[in-house]
Amino acid sequence: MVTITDIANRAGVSPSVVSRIVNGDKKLRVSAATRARVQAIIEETGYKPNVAARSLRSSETGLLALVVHDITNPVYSEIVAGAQAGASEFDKIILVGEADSLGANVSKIESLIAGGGVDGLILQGAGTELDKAIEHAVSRKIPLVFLQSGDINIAPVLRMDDLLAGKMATQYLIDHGHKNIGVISTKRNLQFSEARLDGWKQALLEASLPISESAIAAANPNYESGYHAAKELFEQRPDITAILVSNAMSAVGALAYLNDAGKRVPEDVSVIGINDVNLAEFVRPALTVVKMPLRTMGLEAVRMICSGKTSSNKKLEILDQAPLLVERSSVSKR
Amino acid sequence: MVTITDIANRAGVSPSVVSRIVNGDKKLRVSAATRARVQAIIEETGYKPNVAARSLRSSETGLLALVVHDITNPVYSEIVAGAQAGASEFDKIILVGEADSLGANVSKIESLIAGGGVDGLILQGAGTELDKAIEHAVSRKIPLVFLQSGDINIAPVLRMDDLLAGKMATQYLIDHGHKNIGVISTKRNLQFSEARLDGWKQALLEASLPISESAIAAANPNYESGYHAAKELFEQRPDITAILVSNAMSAVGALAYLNDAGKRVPEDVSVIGINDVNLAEFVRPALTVVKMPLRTMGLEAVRMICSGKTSSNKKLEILDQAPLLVERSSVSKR
DNA sequence: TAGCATTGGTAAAACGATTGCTCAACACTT
DNA sequence: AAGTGTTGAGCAATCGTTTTACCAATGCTA
Repeated sequence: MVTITDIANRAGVSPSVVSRIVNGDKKLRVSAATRARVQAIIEETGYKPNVAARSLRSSETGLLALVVHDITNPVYSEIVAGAQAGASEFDKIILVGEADSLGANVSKIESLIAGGGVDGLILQGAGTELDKAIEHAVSRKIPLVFLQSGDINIAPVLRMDDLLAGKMATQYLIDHGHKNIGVISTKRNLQFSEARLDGWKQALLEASLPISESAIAAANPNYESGYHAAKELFEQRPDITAILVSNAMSAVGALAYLNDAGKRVPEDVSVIGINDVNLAEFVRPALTVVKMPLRTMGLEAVRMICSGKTSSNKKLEILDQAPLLVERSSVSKR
Repeated sequence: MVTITDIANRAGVSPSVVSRIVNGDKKLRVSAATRARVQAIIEETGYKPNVAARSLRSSETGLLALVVHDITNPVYSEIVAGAQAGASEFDKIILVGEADSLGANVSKIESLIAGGGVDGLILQGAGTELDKAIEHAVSRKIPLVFLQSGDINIAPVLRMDDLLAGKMATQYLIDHGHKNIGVISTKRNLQFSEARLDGWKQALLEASLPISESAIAAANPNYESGYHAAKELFEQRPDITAILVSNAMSAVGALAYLNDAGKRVPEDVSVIGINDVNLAEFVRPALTVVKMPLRTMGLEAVRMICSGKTSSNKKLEILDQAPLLVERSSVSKR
């Protein structure tokens, strides 16, 4: 455990000098000779500053917490990947936490935040589990950003253009000649989910197509729930020829149901999803989707936090980057 | 920023007392009255100990680093999930790092480890990128476990029964009447991958079936690579009626290739994979696989680290939990 | 009632790095 | 030669906890 004092002693200087060299401090001028000598010793001993001591003194930890609901959902992996890219711009590390409704980890995450263990906090689709953590973050003035949904009075909420996404997807189905268009929305009544549903409605409205409640199903953002929602929807409305599924995993589930039910995709039923994940490309037929800028969202969240835009900027921020329609094989002309 | 001294002052006691109460120390006896008073103040103020100060003093951070290659690969998600379950047993938090070959994060991870920022380190399929980090961990005596492959002279290596898995899968194909059985192995020459390939060979040997080099292809553990490996394999050996794919993502890729090439699965070609991930269940036909105890591996790694079994136990540890054959729809009788 | 153990607590030294302040030495300017 | 600036560096306080050592008061035993 070589410390800064060890280095200082071996170099015959004071710890301050070593510290300034390590941190590249401008204030303190250090002679080229001393610098070289110290740096050589640092190299030789493999000295690295103790992170606890450093963050105790400077109250910066170099850690950013990103809390998601379900780490196994590929959608979140994309957000994480984006956040990690952003983190490396600012020399930070992303700490990925998972806060399911059970909340086993929640109390640890809470302590970490309340104890100043992180420099910033990114919450994806925050539910009530994390209310205490949020409270702590606010009172400690730890920069905080919500992703996709959250309370705008507490911190900025970063969203993608979900309304447009819902509209684009639906419009695409309409353009392909579909008239009976169903939707599998995402449960939990989250803000982004509502927006996507609104997009569906708007597109139908503008095309003067009927909007019927019976064409709306809802699913949690996972495979099984998508499967069952599709089952219910088609048992009730066998006339539907195309569906919009508002999240990626449910879309894959819906696809599987249709396959199992003997309906061919896209010959009998067309399917379009929102959110692109690798998975959408891997299933057969490959899923046509509206690709959301998930990666960018993760990236941007980190940037907001690290550049101090979170305190001034308490508002809903919609990412510039527009959704992108990715055509694959699950939609056909009617 | 309420500190332990604040609490102590308000309660009219010394910080030591507060510390002992917070940490449930047995050594120091504290009267019920004092305890109640202090605890009430803690509640009221929402005091949480500063993690930096605490870890500076106690040299424990409560963080465990788990470094994987590709966080978007669902296989790793499973390991992470298991590790998180283990972590909550020991009041720790899992810090998931990603160390791709580019290694942007690597230097941060290194500093974190070298600086005593974590209590333990779990490395999955460690390549050379992390050699420095490993060195630091060793010299700092930070508990270290390798997953799936690593240098046994440095730290324990936790493996699943990969040989058995390869054998079981191949045997299953043999039992279904297949005689021309190909394999898509996993590249990078990793230990676990070799073992699975050996399992394939053993099963064929025991069944007196020929082992030909031309029936062996190799793929990186991702979709694209699996797709191409399958393409090459079948262009070279159209007589093959069944393949074993030694990792999950490649199996899905292989499935997609077969579909695109107009070969029906399982009517024309049977496919069995190793490693179960949600994905295997989601594709059509659903993939028959040998399910590996990935979750358990993550869990066990954490347990080894937190119970101090890493220093004494430098050996290859194969998980008790055996692979499990999960029958779905991608294999048929011949 | 002296001696000793127990109870309930305090004081202060770490832990390792950062940083504001001070200061000596030297170089210029006037 | 005095004054002023600059360069190179050291001192010591500080961040918030934990923990060892110590102590006063009380109770108990012989």
